[in-house]
Amino acid sequence: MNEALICSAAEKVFAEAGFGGATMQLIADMAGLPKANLHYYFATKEDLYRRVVQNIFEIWLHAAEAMDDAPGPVEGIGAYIEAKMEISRRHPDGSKVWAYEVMHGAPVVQDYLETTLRDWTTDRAALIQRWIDEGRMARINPEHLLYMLWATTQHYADFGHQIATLNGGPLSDAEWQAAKASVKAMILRGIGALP
Amino acid sequence: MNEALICSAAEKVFAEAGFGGATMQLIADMAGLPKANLHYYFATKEDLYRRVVQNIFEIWLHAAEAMDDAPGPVEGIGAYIEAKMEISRRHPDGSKVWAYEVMHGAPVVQDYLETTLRDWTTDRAALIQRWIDEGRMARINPEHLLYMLWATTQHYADFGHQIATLNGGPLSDAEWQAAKASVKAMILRGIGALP
DNA sequence: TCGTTTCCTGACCGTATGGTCAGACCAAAG
DNA sequence: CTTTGGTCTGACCATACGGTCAGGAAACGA
Repeated sequence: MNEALICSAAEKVFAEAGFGGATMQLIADMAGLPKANLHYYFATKEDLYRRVVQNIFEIWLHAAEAMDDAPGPVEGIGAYIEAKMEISRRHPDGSKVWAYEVMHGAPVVQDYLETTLRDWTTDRAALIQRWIDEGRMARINPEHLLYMLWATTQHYADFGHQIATLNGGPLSDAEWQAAKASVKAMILRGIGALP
Repeated sequence: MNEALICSAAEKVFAEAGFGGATMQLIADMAGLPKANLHYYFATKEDLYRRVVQNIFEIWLHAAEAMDDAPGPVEGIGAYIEAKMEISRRHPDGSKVWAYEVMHGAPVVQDYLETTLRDWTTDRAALIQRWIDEGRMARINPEHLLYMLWATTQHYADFGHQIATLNGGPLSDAEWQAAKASVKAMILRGIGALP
């Protein structure tokens, strides 16, 4: 209960200031709790940070399910783009914390990268390779396609401020739909899954 | 001379730790200078940070020239991808600092986003629109294409650690070439500039 | 050689931060 | 009512940080 409240406040503060720039006092204020109370639930700032990053990783992996048991790349990759764009829209702070963590060498989730994410990537690359071998899409490199999917979708969260500035304000609902459609169209055509 | 040395050290430290996590002492050690000397050249940590971000923005804008005076999208966008991938490869720290800055709301370069970058984007979007109207590429949204270009190319710097982990080590020369080729192929086909 | 300007630095300072702790509070069990 | 266990908190502490400053070296033109 309070734990979730703290995590939520911490996510926002870590996203806005990074690990080093965030202070326990800021997080406490954001959660409306005294600072000492935070240390009752999380012994150290690092513990709290680790928890926030792990929460995001869970959500992040969850989007994978959209890709599995799809008949082909148009449905599978289309749904994955849809899911990841939706995460960027609904959890921009989480995405930023994840970006921050990886950008700085993944000090607390290195083991996740080496195990869970590696397995995930291997499996999906194999799935994509199967689609290629079945002639459902062009002979592209599956790993680089995955990187492109991550990069493009997460960009709308991580660089949302830049996009909003260029757009003259945050993306509206309609503009989000247009963004999703644009990304899907360009990528699906790019991998030869659409004419 | 010393100024450039400090900037170079600061870029690395800011990339590794973010603004809040970086300390003047760390930067000084990295540069091999006493901390007080940094304050002779840069009054405050913010001044130094601002300088580092501006340096990167310059390099970043420079890559635009690759796109101009190209006969069509294959050459223009192809060259732009090439240039930006090369920047990701050679200036990964700079790219990370830029990402950090924008992710946190662009506190020191907001005006650049609103003026220089906005103009840049408008001009390039118009160029792309011209190519579309001339039937040289598909009717995609120019802004979202630009976002995709930025996202995909910078991902190789900002998330280089993740890619290296999944790849079982940093990308070799050949792997960088393959990455460039993959990105170019997928994007150019995605915008209908290649069969 | 001298004067002057620029460059450099060790020692220092006020402040803010992460973390601690003794004890208050409180609901529920006995 | 008393005990007990978990929950909470104001006050406190050691440390590390950004920044200052008085003065020492170097560079340099006259």
